[in-house]
Amino acid sequence: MLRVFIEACKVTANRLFMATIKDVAQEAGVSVATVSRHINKKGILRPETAKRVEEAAAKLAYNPNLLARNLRKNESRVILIISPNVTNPYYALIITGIGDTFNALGYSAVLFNTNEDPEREAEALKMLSRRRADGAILMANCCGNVNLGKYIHEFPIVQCSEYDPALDLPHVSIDNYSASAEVMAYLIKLGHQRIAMISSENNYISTQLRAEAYRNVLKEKQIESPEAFFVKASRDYSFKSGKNRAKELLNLDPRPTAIFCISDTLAMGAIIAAHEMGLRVPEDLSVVGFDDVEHTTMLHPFITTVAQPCYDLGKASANLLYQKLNHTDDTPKEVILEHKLIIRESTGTLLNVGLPHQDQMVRVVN
Amino acid sequence: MLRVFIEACKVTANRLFMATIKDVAQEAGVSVATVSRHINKKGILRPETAKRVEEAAAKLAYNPNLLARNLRKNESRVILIISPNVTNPYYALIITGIGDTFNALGYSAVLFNTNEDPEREAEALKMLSRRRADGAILMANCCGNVNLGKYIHEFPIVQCSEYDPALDLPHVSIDNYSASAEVMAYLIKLGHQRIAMISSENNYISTQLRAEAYRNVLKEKQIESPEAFFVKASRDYSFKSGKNRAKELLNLDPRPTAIFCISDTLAMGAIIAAHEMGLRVPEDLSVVGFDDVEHTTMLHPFITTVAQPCYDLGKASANLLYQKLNHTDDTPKEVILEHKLIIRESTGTLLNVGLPHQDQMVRVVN
DNA sequence: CTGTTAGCGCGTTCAA
DNA sequence: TTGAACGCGCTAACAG
Repeated sequence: MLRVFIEACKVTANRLFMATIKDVAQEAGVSVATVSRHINKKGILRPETAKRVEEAAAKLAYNPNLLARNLRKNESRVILIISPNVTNPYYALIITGIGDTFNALGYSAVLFNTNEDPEREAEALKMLSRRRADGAILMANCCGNVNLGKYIHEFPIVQCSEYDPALDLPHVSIDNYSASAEVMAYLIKLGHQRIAMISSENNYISTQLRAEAYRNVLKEKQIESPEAFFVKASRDYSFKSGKNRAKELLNLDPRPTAIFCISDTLAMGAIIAAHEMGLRVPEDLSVVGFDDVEHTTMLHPFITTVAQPCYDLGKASANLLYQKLNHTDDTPKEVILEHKLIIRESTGTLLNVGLPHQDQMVRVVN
Repeated sequence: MLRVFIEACKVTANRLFMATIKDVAQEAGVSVATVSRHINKKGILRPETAKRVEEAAAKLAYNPNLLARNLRKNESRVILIISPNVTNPYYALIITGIGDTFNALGYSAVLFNTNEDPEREAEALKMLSRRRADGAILMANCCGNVNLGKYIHEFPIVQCSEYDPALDLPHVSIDNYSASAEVMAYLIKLGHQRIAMISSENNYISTQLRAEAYRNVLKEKQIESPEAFFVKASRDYSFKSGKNRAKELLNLDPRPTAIFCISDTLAMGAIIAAHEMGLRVPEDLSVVGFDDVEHTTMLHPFITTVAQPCYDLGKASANLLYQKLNHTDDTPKEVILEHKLIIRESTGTLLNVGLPHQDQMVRVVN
């Protein structure tokens, strides 16, 4: 027995020898089938046999070779997370939610950054055919990616946060239209009539729906709004482009009294732009953001925004994918999570002159 | 031939049939070995044979099963990225660097968030013994993790950014000591004598080295510094704790004229604290940050900071691990990348009263 | 240049 | 309750 242990520690190549199921079987004096059964808790062994197997496994520091198990069972127990950019904290939170959920389920998550490059996306998806992964979660697929079509009917794929309505894929997100409509209703209730939107050049479904609600609510309330009040910031919602677009907006005559930004970073830019132009927020201008993941409570005024349950978005897509993986065929086509309009300091009633004036351009947090 | 194709599209279970190397061989009328050779470009086939193989593979939409290949070659072509928190943009950038590099090398990267939980870390490392991964990059290991010892001599592991000097593992980082010393020299050259440091409660090697340099430079320059000038912010360098610590510092009598923060978020907090207390930056107080990944150029004053090459840090650790994977035994034990002190607006000469006073508490970016 | 064959380590029949 | 034998799909000897 000792000899076996010593052998087990012998270096092969430049790496230590790793015990296989065969070694364990030999050490325990049983067959590999018995070891396998015990490890996978299939069938019951005689207590004595079980003990012998366990001791042998412990002695040899046995770990099942997943490569072999996966080949045998024809599954990789790996899922793909395909995201445009981990650096974005919004995606980072979703990814954490996905990872935590799948790890608890015994899966590993492979991360692919596409950088919005369709070729990178195609490369990632190819891992499905190569059996490197059992399924994938797509965060913001390159719309019109011709490659995607080949995979969607063949592999379990779920879209998270953004999705292509033309694709027949299940997705999880918030109700962007309602959220946007809520913001508009709120601003109008505050007395605002000249409401601008800083949207984005990207073509995400969230962007489209938020814009749609913006226009529709205005129409419903019979508020005429100049086309110049609808502007588009950079694809990635950069702080700088938010500031620049806001400045253009505020130079208009008449200028908007409220700006609805489709991201917090944009909203931060808008607030800074306003300050720079001598306008007070919210006294002279109301600003609303979206997401509630960045900068919202760093400087005063704290930003009014729509909070998205990012972590749960990731969790929900993970669970949805897990269902598909297990051929639970009644998986929903769509999972909508609750958003929440969080009213903070960057919005107020129009011409709210009664309140004391803040001398500090940007107030600071206590 | 057509029959084969139709067969290939037949659904098995609820998923499409996927061609194996055997199917391709059959379709092309050659042996599996020939197909394998062609795919792996080992040995040369007769042009005609090669063509037949290629056509067969194309017709059957063949993709090699990595599970099988990996089992055969006893490698997973997967590496682990073990990080405390992807949400931190500093780590996110490093992760992107690692991922890009390894993807180009034909590897996939599995991401494990440990949340600084030793158990999660241990679980991640276990994937090495289970042959789910060939190696790992550790971003900030839970110091004193007893489990780690079992793996470091058995598997290729590299530490990135943070490292445990007691562990015999290669690592890549910047020269934190020199960087910190440079900042101190710079501040002293500016005329500052009362220099405080906002460090962190965490026990990272970077934190230790930066503190060490802070103290040593002070000693070398024979500058007496009260112990109260050295304070510790939260483990995660939160904005809020930076602001609170700075306030305490600025309430001291005499107060520091410069604060060296070991992260940009902390520096941002310090600047806001100063403004709140009616102090101008840099006229009344100089502030230095570290990392150059967040908030440094969002609001004026733009923050003077030490830039770390995060993406390259990731890239370098990936290359280092790749070398270890290939048994290149002359791999360096340590890779130090260049940092850079970036002087912006938050630092200035002491008592710089000649310059015009900024009325705005926080100036804004053009 | 090509084919035959033997495993990689495991899970799973089918018998006993 | 246990064991023998097979095969997942692939690569690498070896033989021709």
